[in-house]
Amino acid sequence: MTSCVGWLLDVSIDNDHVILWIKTEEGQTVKLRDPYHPGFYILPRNESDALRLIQILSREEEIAVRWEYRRTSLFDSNKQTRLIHVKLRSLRYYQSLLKKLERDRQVKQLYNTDLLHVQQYLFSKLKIEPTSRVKVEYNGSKLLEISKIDDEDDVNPPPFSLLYFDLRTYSGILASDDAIRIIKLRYGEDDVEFDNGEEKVILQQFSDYVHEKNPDIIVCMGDYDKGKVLRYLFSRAKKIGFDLRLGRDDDNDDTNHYSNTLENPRIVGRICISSNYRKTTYFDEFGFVGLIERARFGFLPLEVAAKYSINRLIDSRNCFELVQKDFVIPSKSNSSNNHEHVRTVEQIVSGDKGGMIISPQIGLHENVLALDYDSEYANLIVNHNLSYETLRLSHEARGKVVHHQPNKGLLPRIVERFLKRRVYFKRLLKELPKDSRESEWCDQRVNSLKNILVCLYGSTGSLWNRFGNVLAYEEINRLSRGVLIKTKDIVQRLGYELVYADTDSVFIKSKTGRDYNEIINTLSKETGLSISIEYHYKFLVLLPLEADEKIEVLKHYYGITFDNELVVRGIEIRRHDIPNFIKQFQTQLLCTLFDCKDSSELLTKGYENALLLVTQAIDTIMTGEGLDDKDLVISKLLRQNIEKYKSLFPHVSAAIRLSKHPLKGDTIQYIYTDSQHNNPLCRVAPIENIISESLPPYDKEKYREMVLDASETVLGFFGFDRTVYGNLKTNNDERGERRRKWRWYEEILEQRVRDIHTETL
DNA sequence: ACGTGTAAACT
DNA sequence: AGTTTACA
Repeated sequence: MTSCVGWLLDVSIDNDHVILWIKTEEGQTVKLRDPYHPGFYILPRNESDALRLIQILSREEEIAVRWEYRRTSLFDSNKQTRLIHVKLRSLRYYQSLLKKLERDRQVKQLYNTDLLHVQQYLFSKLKIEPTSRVKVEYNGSKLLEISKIDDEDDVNPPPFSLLYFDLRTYSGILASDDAIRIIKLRYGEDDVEFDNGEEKVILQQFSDYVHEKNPDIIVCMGDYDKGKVLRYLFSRAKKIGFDLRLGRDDDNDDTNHYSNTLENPRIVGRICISSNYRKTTYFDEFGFVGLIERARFGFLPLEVAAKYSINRLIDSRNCFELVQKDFVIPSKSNSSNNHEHVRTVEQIVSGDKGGMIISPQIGLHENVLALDYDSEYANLIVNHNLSYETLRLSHEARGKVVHHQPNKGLLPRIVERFLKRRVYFKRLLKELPKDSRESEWCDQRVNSLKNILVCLYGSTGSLWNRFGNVLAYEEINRLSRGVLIKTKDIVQRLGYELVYADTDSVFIKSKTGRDYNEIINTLSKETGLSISIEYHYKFLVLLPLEADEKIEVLKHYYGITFDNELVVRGIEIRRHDIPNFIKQFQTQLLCTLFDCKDSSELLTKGYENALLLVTQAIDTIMTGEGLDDKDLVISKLLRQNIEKYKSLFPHVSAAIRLSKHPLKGDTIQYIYTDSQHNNPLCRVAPIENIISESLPPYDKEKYREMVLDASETVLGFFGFDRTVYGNLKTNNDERGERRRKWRWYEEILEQRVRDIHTETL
């Protein structure tokens, strides 16, 4: 017997065994097996059907059946129902048995059939989150004993090693006919490229590198999802007769046999995840440590956690918690979730209002304090026990919402645990030295947990949430509005002026300089929520909506704090799809405007200097001096495959004109060359590699308009008049012209669609 | 398949 | 004027 301490790298199912990979403290990897017997529950239609079912099922050698009492209803958690538990010896007959029972009229409902096998094993048997620190005892490859070593307070992630991987073909698409052009790898400080033409050599170098570095995790970069990359890689290797082996036990053939089929490629013993744009991975946004948080929250293996959408991640946590409390999981297809409540239109209208906004007092303000409630929604869920099962419509009281809460609900239990965890890391972050590895990890944990908490709230009202309950969602919103109203009253009672408020933040101002501690203490005492200072503005400008000056818009302001930090919401600087030149210009504009000691100076000297800057920026655009293409380039994400677009948006036109085949998820970079051109394809030019030799001819008018737009959003309030800067595009009546344009446009589009079709074939 | 709101460009 | 897309 051997024992070791390490981290749970991966858990997966291989026919009748669970495979566990442990990364030991010494840096070794250990592969262990544990028997797995899949199971599920049957609710029979009636007693005689039950007996018949048991009789039939127990005849099979592969199947063991027995009665078990389990909770079936989240709403009635005290009720235990007698169910038939079916346990199979192996996975071999699992699917066919399930199919048969789904059609069987003696079966009223099946439970736990929606869970992945790995979830079944993790929730019911192992009860240790993947990535946890563990102590294991084993004999050969047989797992004898495993226990969790508590590492919940550790910022350091498990010492898993990562290999970043990127692949390009000549054509840009991943069809097995296309040859591999280049493989790029990054491992620690190491950055390598294999691109010397001969494909077999590239693959050999790649395979050698993987075996030499022996990474635990392979991150597929680029625009494809990992399944596609691996499928391509293995099918391409097969096609050119290269035996590509990247796994950890390639000589041990029995596992490869099952896991590395071309339909569902896996690399044995390593985690393979993709880091593409899709919201489903979050790898870029929250980093590797953020992914660890997700895996632990979802109680899922890393690979699954990386692939799962937030909805499925939350569902997995919900199911884990429920399984611990002897619940069984209804299948999604026939689970009557809480959306079936039929309500009248009035009930919906009165219930469903999101966060509340108190209109901003448009214009320039001095000395404004911005206060934010910390994780308001999460705290409301915990404080008021708002859960999927605690809110329902009362039939007696004709559709009134009642809050029924005998015990702490499922949602508050989960939210509380991860809220505490986030608070812990947030405190720790303040103590850690800036720019240290630890602080970066801590930051990733904090951000990932924040995202999870926000989504826990958001998904309560989601149709796709198995346990979702709109009533809970609406109740959270209702309470948050109540908090804001209370806040407004307190602020005004204490003699402050409220200039703006939006869901969980308030902007307040007092004419005399005073200590703000009083209001912070009063607010947290009277609302039961913790509130903190977000910014203390020297100057703050609240903006009106451009389209209609009477309707104020939310999250649309800019200011500068007493620490000289610019804060900007909702205007051009914040957007990704705005050229750098415009962003830089607007930033400079704000700095110039705010470089004043008080508001009267700002309104005169500050504003005049800003106007000067506008003139300069327009000059730069018109002459092109000192500009290069990266200043003018606009980046936009291609959200769908090019064939799907019905309209030729600028970025779509640019994508079509790209030399390589554009794919969904690509970031398209382009500049405007002639924004008024009849043919949408001629309006823009794609920029393929940012540092080109010369600045291409660009649409000066268009970029000047952008400068003026950016100036207007910032200076509009101060009386900025764009017409001073020369002729606006006048509405020359070109009606006939327009009609002609349209017809032409349609022809191009059709032609383009045909071209694309032939290209992809 | 977390929610809602808004602007810009296309039809 | 209404719809689609992307972003916050």
